[in-house]
Amino acid sequence: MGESTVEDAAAAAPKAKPTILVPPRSSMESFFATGIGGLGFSPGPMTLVSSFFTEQGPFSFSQLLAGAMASPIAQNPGFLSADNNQVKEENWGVSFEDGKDCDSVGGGGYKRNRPMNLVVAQPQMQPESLSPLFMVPPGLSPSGLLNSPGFLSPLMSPFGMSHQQALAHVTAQAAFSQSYIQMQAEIQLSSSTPLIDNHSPSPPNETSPHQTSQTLTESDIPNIESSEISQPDKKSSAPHVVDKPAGDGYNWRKYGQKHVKGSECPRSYYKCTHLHCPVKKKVERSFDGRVSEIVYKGQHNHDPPQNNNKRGKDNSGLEMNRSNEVNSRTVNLQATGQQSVTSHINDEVENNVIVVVDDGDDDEPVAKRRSMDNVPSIPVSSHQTITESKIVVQTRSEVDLLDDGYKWRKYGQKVVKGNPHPRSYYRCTYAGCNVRKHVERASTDPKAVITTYEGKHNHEIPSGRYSGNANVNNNGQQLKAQKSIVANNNNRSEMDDFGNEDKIPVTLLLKEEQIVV
DNA sequence: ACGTTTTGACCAGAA
DNA sequence: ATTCTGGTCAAAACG
Repeated sequence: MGESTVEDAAAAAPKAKPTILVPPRSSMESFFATGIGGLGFSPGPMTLVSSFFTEQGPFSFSQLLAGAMASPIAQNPGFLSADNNQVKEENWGVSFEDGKDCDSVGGGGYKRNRPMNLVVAQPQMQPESLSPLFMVPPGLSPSGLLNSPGFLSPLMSPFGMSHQQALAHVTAQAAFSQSYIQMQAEIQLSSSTPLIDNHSPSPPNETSPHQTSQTLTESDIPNIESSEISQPDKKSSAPHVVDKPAGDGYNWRKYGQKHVKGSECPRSYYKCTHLHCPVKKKVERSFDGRVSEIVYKGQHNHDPPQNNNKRGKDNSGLEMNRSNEVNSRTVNLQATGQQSVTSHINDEVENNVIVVVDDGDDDEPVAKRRSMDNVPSIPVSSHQTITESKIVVQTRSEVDLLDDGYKWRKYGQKVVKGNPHPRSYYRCTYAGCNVRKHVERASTDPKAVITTYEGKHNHEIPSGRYSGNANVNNNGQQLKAQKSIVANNNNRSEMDDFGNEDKIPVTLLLKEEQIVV
């Protein structure tokens, strides 16, 4: 192309080993530094994580988990579930053709079946107060975000959690939350029936008694408008209510879409619309319109637009800052609008969700990942884990979690600090299968469950046993992720002794204590 | 008129 | 050298 100079040079340059790019002070650094009592945040990725923990104390992992479970992600049963897919389909009236449903929801087929009205649940909110769903209110302090109980949700404390895992988890949560925001917006926008009170555990297709619904025009929901929202029938919707990958406070312009190999559904390419902002992102949707993968590239060189409704005000041009992009080929989560993400978590719905970080590098030696425990340096491999994060969000009912088709034998249980409910440990009973899972319940809501799987089943689901969500253990992505999350902890061998509380590894306790500070 | 999406074509790197 | 693939461009269409 005519303008293929610097960008092409960057693309053509040998791919440098990924390094974590520290966001400029104006963004990520200030985000943390100012919010953590003026913490002198030094631009090191592990500093990010370690500071995150040490300055936020007293936090134990259990407490963090409890907080996570109290978070919006953790306590909205069915919100993102496969079951919910049905809800979405029904509410949208999406007609899937020949099972080729990608176009109907996620790709170019938006034009079909788009709901005429935007119906948004409004639990004691004025329309404008919906905006924190999609962007950070100007007055929201970073400390508030960080103190948000939902900001972290370490899933695997009984297995131990390396710094790498912690970092990856923070990363995952940020990225996940974007898709979460988007998905919520999808549900809200697509539903022709009143939606749930976000703080209600009811499924989204159930109306809670105290909720109200309101049909909103585009102008009523400026931030929704700029959200990444699947809208099946663009033609019948309000003007400019289009598929946009925001939800993070930034404005995005779609510049391409490809059907990538190995994926059933198209991948969309977006650029930040801000002048000279080099940030791009790829969004890949699963068959049902959910965001299955978001990959960011570059760093925003500006603050999120204060008012997304004024689209184009900061959009005087799309020309990329090529030289900037050269320096920002690496994904950086600062670009994801993490602030909005976290604020959203803090404020919004409760859910049962499993967030999976898939590093996309299944062959990477576990030992490499384990090296993350040796702070402060982050191995390249770990950054690959982070930068290529693939977020898989799964939600299911407690029943589904506990009955995933496989037979499990409980071999341990432990009550952890900050959570009155025990977390339970299970092994797959199939001969030769060493898959384990542990089930944690939130301190605030025993129905909120996080299940973490370790390993991969080497057998089929026992005949006649399978009753629930096919994603539970048949999802290859999840399996990979299960491994990536759990199998790389240093305390794996210690798990064998978890059946006896008295044998809880000292090192694990130390890890928690180190975090408590 | 303007901003955005759509989508086929093009480009470049990898296999 | 060829093919494959992912990423980007840009004209057309849309609202």
